[in-house]
Amino acid sequence: MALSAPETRPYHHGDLRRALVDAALDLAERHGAERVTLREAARQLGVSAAAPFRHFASRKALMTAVGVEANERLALEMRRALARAGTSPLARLRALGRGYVGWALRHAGHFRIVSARDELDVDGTPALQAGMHALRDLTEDTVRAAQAAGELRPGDDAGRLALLARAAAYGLARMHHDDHFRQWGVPPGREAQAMEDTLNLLLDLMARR
Amino acid sequence: MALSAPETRPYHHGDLRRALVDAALDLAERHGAERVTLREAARQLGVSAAAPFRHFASRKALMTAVGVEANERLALEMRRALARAGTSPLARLRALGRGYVGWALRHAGHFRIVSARDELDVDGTPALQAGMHALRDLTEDTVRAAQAAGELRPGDDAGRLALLARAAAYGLARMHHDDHFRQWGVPPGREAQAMEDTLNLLLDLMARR
DNA sequence: ACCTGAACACCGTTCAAGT
DNA sequence: ACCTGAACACCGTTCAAGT
Repeated sequence: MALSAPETRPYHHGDLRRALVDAALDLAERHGAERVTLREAARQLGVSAAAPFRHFASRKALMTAVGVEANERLALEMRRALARAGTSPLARLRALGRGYVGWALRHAGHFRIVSARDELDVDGTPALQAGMHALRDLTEDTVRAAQAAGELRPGDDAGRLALLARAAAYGLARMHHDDHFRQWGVPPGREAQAMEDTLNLLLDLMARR
Repeated sequence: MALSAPETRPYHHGDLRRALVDAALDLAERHGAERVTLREAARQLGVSAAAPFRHFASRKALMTAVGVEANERLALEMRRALARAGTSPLARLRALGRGYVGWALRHAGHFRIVSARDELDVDGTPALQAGMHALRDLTEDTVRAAQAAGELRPGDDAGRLALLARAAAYGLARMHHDDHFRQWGVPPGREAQAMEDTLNLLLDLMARR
């Protein structure tokens, strides 16, 4: 944000690459991912429109760096949610879902980038693939733990259950992001509650009874 | 597509408004919603870049007209799926889900427009709101019918069940659209099957047992 | 090694002018 | 009433030239 360097801006920027990623993260959060612009980021940092191309081959390359960072933050949030959740396997599953939709709610611009992915080069970025894969493993491991503890309906495939849980969480998060809830009878301001209730309903259906 | 008018193009286009919507629907399907361009649509129709503005106030207005059409097609598909489904309440619910994700699969560009909605002016377009609301009612009515027939677990709120079902279907359709399935262990070419299996798992969980 | 300035090919949008 | 031509303010991207 503020410059740590002296008042007179030198010819070389301190760490333009890092500054561009930060500026893009900020623009995505404030104006939406689609409206992140290389020229605007460059403007904010006081460099020319061509300067970003010294550090990123294209707009997509910058957005991919932003996506890597955003995905790390999401992963951190979900790990924190798990850490706070205690030991009950169902509670841990619930915490994971809440963590996911909660982060999506509070960081709409970043969520848009890592979920829609149309601005990312996933295939060319192993770090991104690994990060996204780790999130899947987190979900699947938590499902397996609940199964092992005998808290889920027996006989279901863990991968399928995890996929269903993820689809529901992603669906809810995106329904909110894409403003579907008004059409679906969720009163304004109650979106978080509705998402939590809906995830709880799914967990209830998944639980042994 | 082909011109019904004589070879010599007259000064006035026959029905430029309609032709622009068709061209945009076509571009959305072929190149993706984000890359629909007023200038490209105009070019294909042999009119100037300014001509579209006689019929649409902005790019968003054109995309909204496209969205109205796409939503009608989705609704038609889902009604057809219901009509083919017979009388079993659970089979009808399943048909609705399959119809939704199937259409999303086959018409990715149009699905993108009506689902992400970021290119649409929903608030200013009652026809669009009504069409989207009708889809919700279709889902909720089908859930209620299954409840009334005693085929679902008793005691659950129909609105919540419908929202869960929609979130799962939307989540799956968008996971596919946004290419999440590779990370989630779904082999290429098996996406449709995985989506159907996952929806069936949800239905199974929802069913009385 | 890193950045600027000017240019190019695109956009959406406006507006005076044509038919 | 409907469309064109030229313009404007934006983009992403390239490239020669500067420090």
